[in-house]
Amino acid sequence: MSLRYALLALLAVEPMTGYDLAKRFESSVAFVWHAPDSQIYPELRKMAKEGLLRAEEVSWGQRGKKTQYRISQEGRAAFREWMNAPVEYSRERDPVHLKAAYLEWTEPVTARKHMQAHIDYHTLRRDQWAEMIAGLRAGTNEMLNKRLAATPEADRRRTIEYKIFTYEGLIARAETEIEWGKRGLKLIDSLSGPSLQGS
Amino acid sequence: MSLRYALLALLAVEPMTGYDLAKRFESSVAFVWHAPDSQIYPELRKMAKEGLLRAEEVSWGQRGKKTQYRISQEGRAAFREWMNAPVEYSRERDPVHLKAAYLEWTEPVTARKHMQAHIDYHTLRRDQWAEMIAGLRAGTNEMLNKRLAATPEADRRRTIEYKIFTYEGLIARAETEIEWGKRGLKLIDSLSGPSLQGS
DNA sequence: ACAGACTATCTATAGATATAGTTAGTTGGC
DNA sequence: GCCAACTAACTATATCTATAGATAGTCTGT
Repeated sequence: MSLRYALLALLAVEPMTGYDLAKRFESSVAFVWHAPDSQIYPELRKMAKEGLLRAEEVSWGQRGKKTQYRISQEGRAAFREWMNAPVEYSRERDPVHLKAAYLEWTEPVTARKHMQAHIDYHTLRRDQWAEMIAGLRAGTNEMLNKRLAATPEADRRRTIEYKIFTYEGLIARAETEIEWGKRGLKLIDSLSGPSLQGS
Repeated sequence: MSLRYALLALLAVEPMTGYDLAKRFESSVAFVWHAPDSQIYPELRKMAKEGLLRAEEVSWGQRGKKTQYRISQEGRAAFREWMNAPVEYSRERDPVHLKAAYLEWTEPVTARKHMQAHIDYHTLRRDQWAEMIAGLRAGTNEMLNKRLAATPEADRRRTIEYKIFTYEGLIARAETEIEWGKRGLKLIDSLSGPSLQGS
């Protein structure tokens, strides 16, 4: 399970509340990992109990208060340990390709719609990631700037480059999917006879 | 949830027992969908109760018996309906890229190991899929042959082509990942200084 | 002073998934 | 006749995940 490590990665930059983290999960990290708040809050409490985080009550307004979580030495050690451990590749689970394998069950029009949706989905993702990279390069990414501020000079370049490299991988993947989708459209047309081409 | 549709797709070819299906899930379909028997058996019972399958007791040896599931008309309709519905793209959840984004936490040697593992993993997958395609083209894929036997002549070509197309998509994806891994290795070397290159 | 938007947290529930068993019959080889 | 490998099916448990909604305080503008 990677949720806790995604949380540790964010908390390594600065202390945050569950709410802050949930918001981050909707924006930046969301491209790589998603989690709803109902999963984040319990996980944070669990991690605090295990000593990976320290919970700090912070007052907010007159009566309000919130819990801020700060990563502990154990937390940093746990994250570093996870970083050093090999990735566990989970078993395949791919609805898109499952469906693609049985496209002969559908009308060409529907098959085309599936492929077009695939292309649209990954085009959107690709553009979002490209924007992300632009922000990283331009130095306008807030999270990265905070991270860099707490990073020794010698490691800054690596920190930036690895982030960009990650998003470039996601872009490459999206582009492969787009290409596959386009090939799919062509295949559908060629199989449904020339009379229907371009429909 | 796609498990039931993966089951319906297999049962559309011929009736099978839970055991047969679990085995298929370890081999052919495993490239696209994985499920352990402890998930398959309950799902089959549920589907039978909902009328998508008919359960048939088959005797096996002297005392043994097994339950064979046969797809019903409702089952076929449900599968076709699912095939016509757009794919629901689930939220991102990608441990590999999550880890890649924080590679600066590790030593170059470890970072290289991660990348090499990624390359190895996808090389293996790519080769398996290539073999799959070879089998589809050569007509030695047992499952496909059974499927074709029950398919009207006019639809056979599409059935084969869509299968091949699916696996070609998986191959393309694997190759993108391999390329990304190789770029990662180069990046790690260039960031860790020329003295360590090639180590 | 109040509405509306936002911040903050928590709960409940259902369903999905992984892991690790248990039980029992069958088949084939030695 | 027995063992090993295989077939068949089921159970238990823990964790993960999604969806939805409940509660309550804060902040901003009118």
